[in-house]
Amino acid sequence: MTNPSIPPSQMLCFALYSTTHAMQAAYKPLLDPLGLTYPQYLALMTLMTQPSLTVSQLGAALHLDSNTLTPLLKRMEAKGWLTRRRDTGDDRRVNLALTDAGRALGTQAAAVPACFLDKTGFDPATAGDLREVLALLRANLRA
Amino acid sequence: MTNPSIPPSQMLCFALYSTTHAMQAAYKPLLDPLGLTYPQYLALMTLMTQPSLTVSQLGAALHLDSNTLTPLLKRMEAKGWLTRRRDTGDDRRVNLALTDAGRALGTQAAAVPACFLDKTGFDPATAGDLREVLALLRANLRA
DNA sequence: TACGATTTAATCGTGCACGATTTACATACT
DNA sequence: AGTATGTAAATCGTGCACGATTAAATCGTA
Repeated sequence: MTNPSIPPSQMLCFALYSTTHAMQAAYKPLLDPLGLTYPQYLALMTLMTQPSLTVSQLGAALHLDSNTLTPLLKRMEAKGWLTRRRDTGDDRRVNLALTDAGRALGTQAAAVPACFLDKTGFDPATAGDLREVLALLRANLRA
Repeated sequence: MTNPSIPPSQMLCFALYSTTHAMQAAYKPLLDPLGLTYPQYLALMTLMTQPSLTVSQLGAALHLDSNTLTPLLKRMEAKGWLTRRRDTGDDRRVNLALTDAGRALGTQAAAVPACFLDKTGFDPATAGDLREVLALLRANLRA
């Protein structure tokens, strides 16, 4: 039995890949005025809901390692949104904390998800269902 | 009415973002033995199903521009998988064509989607439904 | 307490993505 | 012919992602 080639347009993986690109493009006009990139926005929102985290704890939340996060966090630090301080007591850790400017930005950014939901054209229930299917797929793929 | 911050774990956008990363990680052990990256795999599969394309036509299929594709295609050319030739008649265009080695690789890579579907733990119908929901979301976001 | 194993960040190199610009060419319209 | 308009690819700069390595600090256990 042969195995004919299938175009990306019929692949689930490409649907994920291209929809993620479209999602990031849709976020761009919402985040550009705030000076945030999409991954920076995720880091900011994580720190808004969990105000005290180390680099690796943030990495666990976003599934990113220090090789990605360290430069990203340095850029956010350079913009005055957060501080990176060696832990007193365990010098291996770097504790992250939002500055007042960071929290102010986070408060502004809290309005973004609703704008995005509007762009999806999905009602909240449909969006929630999709989110759960994707979470299941993600868990299966990581297994 | 205030607008409390929501953690990424509850955002649809993060579900997309992190599931796409998990998808690419799941593809890696399937593509590494072939020497392909994930975007290169998409380019290869596109050329397997549409053997004669220009750079911009490939870009239309994958929703990528020449600034991304040119270096990617040069790497694939360096590996001997495809040729890039200026169109005779319209010197602006660059025609892409798989070599024999590229077609042989593409034939091998045609087995990858089935392996991936297995990793998803989804039956084909569920995967197909998800693909369609994502296609709708993508179209809405691009509108 | 000594020392191997583990944890935590940072660093380096490669490969996407994408905005902005550049260069070359083709086409349409005077 | 000559010019404006548009198209196609390449180039440059910035910012993720991620594998591999490094370096420092901590922990566990003999």
